[in-house]
Amino acid sequence: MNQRKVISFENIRVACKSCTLSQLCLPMGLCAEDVERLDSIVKRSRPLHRGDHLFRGGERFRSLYVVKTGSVKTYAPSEEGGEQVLGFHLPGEIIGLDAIDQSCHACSAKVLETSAICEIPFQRFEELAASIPSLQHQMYRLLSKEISQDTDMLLLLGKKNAEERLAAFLVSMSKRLSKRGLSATDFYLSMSRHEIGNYLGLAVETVSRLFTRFQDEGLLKVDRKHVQVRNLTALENMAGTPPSATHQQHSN
Amino acid sequence: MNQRKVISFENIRVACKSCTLSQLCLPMGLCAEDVERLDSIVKRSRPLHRGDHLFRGGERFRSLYVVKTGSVKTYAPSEEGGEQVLGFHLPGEIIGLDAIDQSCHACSAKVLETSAICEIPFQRFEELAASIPSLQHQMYRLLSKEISQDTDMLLLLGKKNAEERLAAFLVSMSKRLSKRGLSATDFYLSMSRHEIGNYLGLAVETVSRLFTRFQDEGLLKVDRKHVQVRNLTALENMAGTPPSATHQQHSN
DNA sequence: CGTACTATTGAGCGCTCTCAAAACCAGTGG
DNA sequence: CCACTGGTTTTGAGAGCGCTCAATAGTACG
Repeated sequence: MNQRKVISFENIRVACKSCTLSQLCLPMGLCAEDVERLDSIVKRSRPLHRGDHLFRGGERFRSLYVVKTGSVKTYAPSEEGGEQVLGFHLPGEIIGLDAIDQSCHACSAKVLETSAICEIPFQRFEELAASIPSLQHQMYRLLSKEISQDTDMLLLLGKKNAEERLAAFLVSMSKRLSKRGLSATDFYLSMSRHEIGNYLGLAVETVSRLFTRFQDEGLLKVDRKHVQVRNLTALENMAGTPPSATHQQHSN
Repeated sequence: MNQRKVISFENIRVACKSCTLSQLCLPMGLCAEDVERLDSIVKRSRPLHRGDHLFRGGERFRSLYVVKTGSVKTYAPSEEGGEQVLGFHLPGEIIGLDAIDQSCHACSAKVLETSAICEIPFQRFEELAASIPSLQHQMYRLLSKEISQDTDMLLLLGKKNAEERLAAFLVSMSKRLSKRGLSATDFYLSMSRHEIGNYLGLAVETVSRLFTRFQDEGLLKVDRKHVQVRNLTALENMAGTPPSATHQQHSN
């Protein structure tokens, strides 16, 4: 319906390397004019540091956040001080979609390392999206994708054992990092073993033991937070997720 | 912005008891005219029966589905014949939101008992929503809510033990049924013990044992699929979900 | 009334958690 | 440079929750 000059995500990225849009996880086909409109409502924030919060549970929801560089974890503080890590967010990934419904953040978001984050005021975004059908559609897809990912996670927590969980986690990290142009086999984990375990529903000790075992088995080389994947295929098989779902990309 | 005569969800329900809209889980504030427009694109289907599929994994995504009466389970068929039950869907609840992104259903939806289901062709819905801001907003909220619910489920599978899981499941059923005007303390479960266990990440035997124990403890009376809750408060405490989040309703 | 399915109950085992301690690391200050 | 300190990670040993296997009981349906 909108037949104006449509450019692809990749082109946008090349054409406008430093603009926030290139960092958005909205791989959308928008015309250049609309890209600018979207870009104009995005706030760039000063760099945040380890431990800083994007928002805390209970706060009013105002904006979505997109990781430009660095990483963020979202977690739900439970009673008696414990917490459930809900996710780790890498560059290009969006945070806060779960808060639209209640207009209130149910979870907290904490920066894991020095990071650059974009803020998208939701009210303004919604108004903008109303006038750009393809943006609207991308937003639906984004929300839907979040649901799919949660679904995958449900399957992981409901059916997989410790070994499969950690393998799935590592494969996920590998894929997501490589999607951003980073190495798929050599990376640093910004989160602690404790946070990984919490996220995967495992005890710290179990995670640690598995890292050791994976290394002994030659699947990877690990030194503290530095992970080098030696046999990605084996990890994928172990994770049990048929690569079909994760591999297929959209042409937009 | 839209100051035309706005009527609440409850009013709609009274005014138009048999219309599909009253069944939609879109508790939205739409003007009467828009309600009709929405209603006009909704397809009512003949009653479906136990075992019928709304869709299967792999099929192209065309429509969202809303349960009018009865119940539906969604599940992801995994390799080697096993399956992961992803959710049970009661009257008023929507199915298929996870398929928007890939335009393809990743899971299957099977009717658990004789049910009436509304079909909402997504393409037409999206067009309609583009011209009705409040509908657009409700759609965002709906998608967002789905994410929140998945998040709750992640917490359940990641942190809760068997007892807490079944308690949470029963409380959830109770709340969702009562929201539809059905009894919060006396209901029939349309799904098997096996399906409950699968959903909660537990073995059938564990579920069965817990039902027995809950009954022995006076929390509920259970006869096969017929459940009578005797002590809802105790179940809520056991589930460990602070009722704050689930109780608060929206005024729309 | 027999068949197939679902649910319940029991016994034993294994995966993962818990508890505990040691090793390692980063930062600080003497 | 080294000792000290607080944190994280690793490693070990033991226990328990929930799974598996197996048998019985109950239910639906022809």
